[in-house]
Amino acid sequence: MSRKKSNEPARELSTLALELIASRFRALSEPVRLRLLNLLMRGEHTVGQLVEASGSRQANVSKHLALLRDTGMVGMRKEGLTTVCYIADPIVNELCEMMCSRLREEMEGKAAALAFDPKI
Amino acid sequence: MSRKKSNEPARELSTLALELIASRFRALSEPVRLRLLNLLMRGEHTVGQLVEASGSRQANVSKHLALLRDTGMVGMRKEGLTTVCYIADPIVNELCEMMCSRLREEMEGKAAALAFDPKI
DNA sequence: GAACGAGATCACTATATCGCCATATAGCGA
DNA sequence: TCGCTATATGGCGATATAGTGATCTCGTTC
Repeated sequence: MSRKKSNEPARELSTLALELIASRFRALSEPVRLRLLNLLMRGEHTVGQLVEASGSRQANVSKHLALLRDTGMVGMRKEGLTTVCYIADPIVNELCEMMCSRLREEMEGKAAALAFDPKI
Repeated sequence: MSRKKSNEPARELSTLALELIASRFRALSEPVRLRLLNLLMRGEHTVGQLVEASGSRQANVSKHLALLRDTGMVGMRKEGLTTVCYIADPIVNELCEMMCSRLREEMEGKAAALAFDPKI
């Protein structure tokens, strides 16, 4: 650990670092990929199972999986004819959980505001 | 809270939910926007200060800020001629911290592997 | 080794997004 | 009212990315 204090916030980040971080977030920025990750969070799936469960075409799923593999988020191993996919980086679960619960809070807040707004 | 158990992982997410989550991650998927957020993590800045500090053109910064505002990550208030920007959603800090430290781990791991690889 | 099945890759189209320039809008002081 | 400054917006060209059908690769099975 090279950080001086654990709550030192927000140092200047280099251009390279920003690009790396951006590419990780970009991997999470497509609904189809999120659906694949969501399926994988429930356990390992073959590519074929992901194709069927996601409703996307095989070529499309294959490309999205390749991208997720390149970012290190998803791992794949060949088992005979099939390829088994799994979450390789637990950060995926954390990030998605965090984003989901944040959005849920927001939506519930908006719903409550719409339900009975004392100002109107 | 509608969740049955707090560690129940990975329910099926609706298409709408996936699109919402994807759009949030997409907001974080561009280096220029990450640089703006990184600057704002150090404190409030006017648009002009962000333009200068980021090195991007004014029109470009303005458009990126509008996008970040639309996702609720950044807030803006007008103060006379200038517009002051600030982080409106603390999830930004968490997400970026998490991603940064994850990448740091990874890089350190790779660096260590390159430094002395017993297999070569 | 021929046929088959799972998956990867290619070539293509459609669409989205970035960065830029030019221009519009909106407070503020003279 | 007339500029002046800070920011927002519109339009444009270039590039990136998603989705699709066709094709290729490579284990498996007969």
